[in-house]
Amino acid sequence: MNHLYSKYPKHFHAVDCIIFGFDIAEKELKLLLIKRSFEPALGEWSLAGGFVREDESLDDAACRVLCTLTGLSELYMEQLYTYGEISRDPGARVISTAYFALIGIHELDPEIRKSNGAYWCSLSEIPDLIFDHRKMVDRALKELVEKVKVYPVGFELLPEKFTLVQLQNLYEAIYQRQVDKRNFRKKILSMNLLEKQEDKERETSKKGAWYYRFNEEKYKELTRNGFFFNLVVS
Amino acid sequence: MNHLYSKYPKHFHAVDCIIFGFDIAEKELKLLLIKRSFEPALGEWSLAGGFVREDESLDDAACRVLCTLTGLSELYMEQLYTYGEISRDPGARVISTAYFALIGIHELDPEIRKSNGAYWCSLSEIPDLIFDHRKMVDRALKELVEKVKVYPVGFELLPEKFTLVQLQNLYEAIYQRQVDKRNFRKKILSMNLLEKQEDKERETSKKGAWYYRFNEEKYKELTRNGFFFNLVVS
DNA sequence: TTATTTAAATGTAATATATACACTTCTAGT
DNA sequence: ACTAGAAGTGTATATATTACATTTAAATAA
Repeated sequence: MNHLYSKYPKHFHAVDCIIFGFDIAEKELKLLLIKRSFEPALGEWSLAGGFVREDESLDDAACRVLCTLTGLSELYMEQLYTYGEISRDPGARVISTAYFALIGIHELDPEIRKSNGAYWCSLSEIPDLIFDHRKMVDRALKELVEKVKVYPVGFELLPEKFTLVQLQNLYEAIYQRQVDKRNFRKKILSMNLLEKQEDKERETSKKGAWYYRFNEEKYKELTRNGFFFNLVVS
Repeated sequence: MNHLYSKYPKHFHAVDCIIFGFDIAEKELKLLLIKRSFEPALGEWSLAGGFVREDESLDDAACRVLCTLTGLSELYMEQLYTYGEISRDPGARVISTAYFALIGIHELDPEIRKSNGAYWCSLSEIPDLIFDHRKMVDRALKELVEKVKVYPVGFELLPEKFTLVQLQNLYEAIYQRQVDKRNFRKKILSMNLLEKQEDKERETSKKGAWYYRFNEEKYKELTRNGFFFNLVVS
């Protein structure tokens, strides 16, 4: 007997990862891009991607791609959208599921990065990307803006310890607009999710800025009690 | 020469549609479910689905499934999520992209519905569904709640002309809680998106309730000028 | 030691938005 | 003309958001 589904066609399935990082010094969001080392589109810029294997789920495939590229596991990652246009890949029909990931730039070893042909690219200077990767990036950016408004995912882009100035710079980079310093601090501090540390960041000012740490457990507890994170500010 | 991608595996790819309707009389959200007429899981309840063909995009496949089932085109539909667990379908590995659709119950011809083995099912009485379809429904419900808060998509579930009471009933069904009548009306009317008609709905009360119509053009125009729809009410 | 410089830190008043809440109106049917 | 039942309406209070300018801390230079 034929297999139940044998009359239906099969398709290649890829995953592509939109990987964001935040450059604290330059106060800029960055995107991790790959200089392709294989056909088609050899030498062109693309997102990190790979084909889904028979023995792995979609999520596993995305993790594998991300992990192979960065040497990091346990990153923040989320499925974004699946692109299924017939001719999106000129090589063959490939359906691709895009994932977006947030990583601390400092966590990614530059040696590993270089050896994989990956480069951090400012959002304002994204080169032409292959296929529909630009569409993926644009969708991911929109999603990022919406996410950081109501979920505390921005912290994934910062080191464990960060200053309020850095956090505000991050939000300004994502929102692409200035936000009011006092209102921003008032709002984030009123949520009681940040723990003030006993040391200061002393690189960027004489006075120094207090380090804070995001308390994940507190967030989870508050959430169970109906709390909603919100960092929409003027 | 082998094809570029020939070393990679291919996969079956399905689409599944979560189709919501709103029963005005019963003030209840409903889900369109299929009694399966084929293996595997013959006789069990499932979402409307189908395999993606070689000559159609994912979106096209979802439209085809929806159109075949309902006889309707031009429905509100949106990609929801792609489910890629290896063993989600016991018949074979099938990756499935879920779409959610909103339709006016009144628009669906009962004859067409029945002939396709489809039934409207109250949200409170969803039977066991095959595979991971219940997960899909749950995700779609969450998405629906978030969507109607900030986009005027609820109107897709109502006829062209509807009363404010009906609109409020719809929101109450989606939010699964009561909302304040005066605040609800104040808020929706203050957006200037509804046009009061000259006739009344006279089935449910002696007094009759004015019909309104959603003005799509006005919405688009306001949106261009930075307006944001918002119908979060107490 | 004092003055200067630079970024960090802080509070309040005004405005806008969200909420809580109960009675009146309309009309078909008796 | 009375009744019944759903539609329709407004205001006061509380909460959240916004706008905005000075002081503090500490290193460095005078």
